[in-house]
Amino acid sequence: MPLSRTLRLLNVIAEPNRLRILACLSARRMCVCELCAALRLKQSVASQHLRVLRDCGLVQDRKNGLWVDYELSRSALAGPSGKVLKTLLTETSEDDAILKDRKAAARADRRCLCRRKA
Amino acid sequence: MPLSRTLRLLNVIAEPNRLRILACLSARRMCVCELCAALRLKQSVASQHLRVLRDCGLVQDRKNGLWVDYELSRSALAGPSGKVLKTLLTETSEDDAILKDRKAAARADRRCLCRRKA
DNA sequence: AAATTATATTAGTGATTGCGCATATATTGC
DNA sequence: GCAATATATGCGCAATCACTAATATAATTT
Repeated sequence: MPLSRTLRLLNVIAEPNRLRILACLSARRMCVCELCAALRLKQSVASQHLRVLRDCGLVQDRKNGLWVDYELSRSALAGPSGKVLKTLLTETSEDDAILKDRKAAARADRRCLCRRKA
Repeated sequence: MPLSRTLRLLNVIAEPNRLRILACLSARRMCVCELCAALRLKQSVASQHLRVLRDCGLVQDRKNGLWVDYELSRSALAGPSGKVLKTLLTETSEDDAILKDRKAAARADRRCLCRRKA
């Protein structure tokens, strides 16, 4: 893997809120407003981070009516760079903050202002 | 591993020159002037990065006469966080820039201004 | 069509950070 | 003691970055 890409990925992942987002998305697909509710992020903050994550190929977005669903891209956990991320997500999976995020994410669909049909 | 420490490590490693230094030190112990010669870094730059690396426990320094030798700390490649770094060093080990650094590091002892006795 | 909701984007701001330069400290050899 | 070399440190600067607030766009509902 080229050094520049490696460094790019590291920088992207080294941001607290982005790592929290990735940890949530590693559990299930979520829309922006669900992420905002679960992680207590302002909408623009989440949106900006998601753009960064998408630009470097870590997440995919899929338009779904009024919402945009985000999920980990297949390449995110695959290949050489994926190994780093996978290791990282495993390492941090038992952190208190991450666990709290996961809990909030589990009930985000009920809390979130938007009431989704599907 | 706590999230804060993980993020700290990521931030430290995500800096190009610091990752280059770590890649060099993973091969052998080197003093500051050798690192400067091999990586074409100004002395103060190398010194500052080495301090950051030492502060987060990734490298150890050992005074040796006029020189200060740096090496990867034992804990750097051990434990959960060490797995991330190890994976990372493996991934980037074949990058052109890293290979060039390694070559330069191999002959740094001859090029460097300081002529070491041991 | 109008109001509402979800998302993206833009500009401005404050904080962080890596670098260059100068200087301080320490060790060695003469 | 003095000169030379190695290293560390403090300061100023420029660039990057994450956040806020405001606005734009788009889809949905009534």
